[in-house]
Amino acid sequence: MVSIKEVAKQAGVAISTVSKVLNGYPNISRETRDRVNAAIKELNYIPNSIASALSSKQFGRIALILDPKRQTQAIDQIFMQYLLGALDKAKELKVEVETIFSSMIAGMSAEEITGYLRSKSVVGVVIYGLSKEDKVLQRLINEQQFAFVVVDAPIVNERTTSIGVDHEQAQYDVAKKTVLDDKCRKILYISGRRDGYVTEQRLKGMRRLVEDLDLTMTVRRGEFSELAARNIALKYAENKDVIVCASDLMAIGAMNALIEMDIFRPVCGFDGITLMGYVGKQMNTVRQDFYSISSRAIEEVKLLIDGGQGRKVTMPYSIVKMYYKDIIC
Amino acid sequence: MVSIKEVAKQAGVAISTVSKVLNGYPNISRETRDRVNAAIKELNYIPNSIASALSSKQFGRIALILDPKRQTQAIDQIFMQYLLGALDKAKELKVEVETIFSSMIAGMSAEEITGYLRSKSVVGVVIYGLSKEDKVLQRLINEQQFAFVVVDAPIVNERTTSIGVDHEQAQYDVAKKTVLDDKCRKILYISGRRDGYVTEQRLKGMRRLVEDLDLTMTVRRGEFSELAARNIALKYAENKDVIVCASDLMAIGAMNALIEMDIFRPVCGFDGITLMGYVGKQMNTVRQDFYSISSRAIEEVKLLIDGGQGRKVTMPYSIVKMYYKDIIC
DNA sequence: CTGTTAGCGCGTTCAA
DNA sequence: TTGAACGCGCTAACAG
Repeated sequence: MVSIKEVAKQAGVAISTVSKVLNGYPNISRETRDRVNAAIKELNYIPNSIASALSSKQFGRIALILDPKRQTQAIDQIFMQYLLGALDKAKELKVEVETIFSSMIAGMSAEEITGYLRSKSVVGVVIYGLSKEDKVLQRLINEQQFAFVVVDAPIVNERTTSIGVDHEQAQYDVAKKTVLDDKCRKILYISGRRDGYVTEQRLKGMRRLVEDLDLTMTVRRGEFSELAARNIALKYAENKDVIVCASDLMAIGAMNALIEMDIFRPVCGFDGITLMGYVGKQMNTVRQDFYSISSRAIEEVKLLIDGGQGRKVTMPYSIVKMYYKDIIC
Repeated sequence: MVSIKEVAKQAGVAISTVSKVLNGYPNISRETRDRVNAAIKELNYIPNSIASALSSKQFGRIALILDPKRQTQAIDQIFMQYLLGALDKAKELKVEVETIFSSMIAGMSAEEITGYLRSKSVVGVVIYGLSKEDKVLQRLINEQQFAFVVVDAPIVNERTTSIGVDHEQAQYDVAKKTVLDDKCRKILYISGRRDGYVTEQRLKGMRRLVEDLDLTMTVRRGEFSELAARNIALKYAENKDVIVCASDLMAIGAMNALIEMDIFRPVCGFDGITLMGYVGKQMNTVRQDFYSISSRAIEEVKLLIDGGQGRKVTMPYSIVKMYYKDIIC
C-alpha cells in the first residue's frame, strides 16, 4: 500500500507538504504542487481515509436506522428510496454512513446502543419511522448524545430535528379532493397503528375535514395492514360512500374488498407507492418524495453535527391519481 | 472522548496492558484483568474502532454493489432482502460494509472505481446482478485487485467466487411441474434480458425440458419487463397452452394479459416475490432465498479476503405455489 | 512557502 | 506478567 511518505519521497518534499496539497491548502507554490500531483499520479496513490479521519479527529459517521420489519414489499419500496436518498447525499457531503436495520439493535438497552454507535464513530443518527412505543430510542434522543433527525415524528430539541410532510394537512387535502369529486358525505376512515406518530396527525386532519364540510365519519384502526383494512371495508363499507385510508397498502386492501363485494366506492390512499397501480383502479393518494426527504435528512443531521440547532422541517407533498397504465414499465 | 490512556491510568496499568485485556491476550493475571475491566466499566470506555483498525492494519471493508435502477418495487423487495442478509452477517463477522448503489459509480472508469473503493479501505466486493454488458466491473473482476463474490453471474477465478441457485435446473423444474400438472405441450417462453447471465441459463433449462418431454416452444424476449411480457402474451398466448416466464414480474404481466383476453392458461414465474400474490391468481414459481444467498455471499467474500480460493457456490431453491391469501398480512 | 515536530488512539514487539 | 517505546498514515501547529 503506497502511503503519503512514498509520495513525499518521490516528489522530494516533506510529508506535510503532500498533505497540504491533498487538502487544498493555499500556501503552496504551483511548482511543488505540480511535482506532488505528478508523484501522486505516478504512484497511483490513494489517501487512506481511516488514517485521515483518525488524525483530524473528524470521524463523524451518520447512522441510518431503518425498520423494515413489516415484510410487505410496499414498504420495501419506501425504504429503498430512503436509502438511495441518504447514500447519494452522504457521498456528496463526504460523510460515511452506517446502515442499521432495527432488527440489528432489537433488544439492546439505550446504553448498549450508545456504545454500539460510538464504537462505530457515529455522531449523527437519522431515524425513519420512529414508533411511539420505542422507549429505548426515545431515551437516546432525550439524552442528546448524538445529533438526531427523526423522519415523521414530531420530536424537536436542541440536538434533534424533525422532518416530514405535514401529515395532517396532506390527509385533509387528499380526502377533501376525493370527497368533493364524488359528492360524498359518509366517510369510512381506516387509520394506522396506534404507535405511529403519523396516525394521530392524519386522524386530526380527517376530524378537521369532517367539521369543515359537515360530514359524518366512522373510524376504524387498520394498523397499516392490508388484511385488516380489507376486513374493515368488508364490514363497514356498504353504507358509506367513500373510504379514506391512512396508507396506500390499506387502500389496496379496501379496494379488493369492494371488488369482492361488487360495489363501487371512491377510495384514497397515502404515500404514492408504485404498488397502488397494480390493483388496476384509479385512486387519489398523497405522494411524498421519500428520496428527497431522506436526502434532506442527511443535510439536516450534518447541520446539527456542525453545531446547528434542532428544528422542524416540513417537506412538500402532492395529491395525485395513480393508475396501472401510468406505472407499468 | 474517553481513550485507552485514561482507562490505563484509572486501572493503574500501562496502555498496552489494557489493549491486551481488550483483545483477549492470554498472559494477563486475573487480578489485573479484573482491575482493567472495572476501569472500563467505570469510565464507560468504548474502544475506537478507527484507531484500532489503523493500528492493526486490519481495515478490510466489504463493498456491496447493488443495481436497483429498475424502479419496480418487485425488485426493491429483492434488494432489501439482499441488504438485510448482508448487513446481518457483516455484523456477526464484525466486518464493515459499504453500501454502493450502481448509480453512485455510473460513468466511472475501472481505475476511478478502484480508487474509490481503495480510499474507502475496501478489500472485498459483492456484486448483485452483474450485467454481461458491464465491461467496467468485468474488468475490475479480471484485475483481481479485490476479492469478489458475484451473485447470479458465472464468473470464477482465483479471487472471485460465484454464488446463486442453479438457474438452469430451477427453470427446468418449475416449467416441468407446470407443464405436467396441466398436460401442456405448446409453451410460450418469455425470457429475460440479453445482458443478464441468468437469462441464457434459464433458457437452456427450457431447451432441455422441451427436448426431454418432446414439447414445442416459442421464445420471446420479455426483458424482465412487465409491460413487454404483457404485450408478448397478448400476441402469442392464444394458441399456446402454457406460459413460462423468466421472472415473477413478467408472469404478472402475462397473467394480466390473459385476464384481458379472457382466456385461461397456466403461468409460471421465477423468484418468489410477494407481489406475485397480488394478481389474485395462483401460480408456480421458483423461490430463492435472497436473504440467505446474500448472507452466504458475505461469508464467501470473507473467505477470499482471508486467502481462500475463488469457487462456485450453489444455493438451494424450491418450487412453490403462491396465492394472494397466503401472502396478505 | 516549506519542513520539523507532535500527536490521534491503538496494536505490537521486546526488555525487564 | 507487565510496560516502555515505536509505528500505522495522516493532520495541524509552529518554525524557519
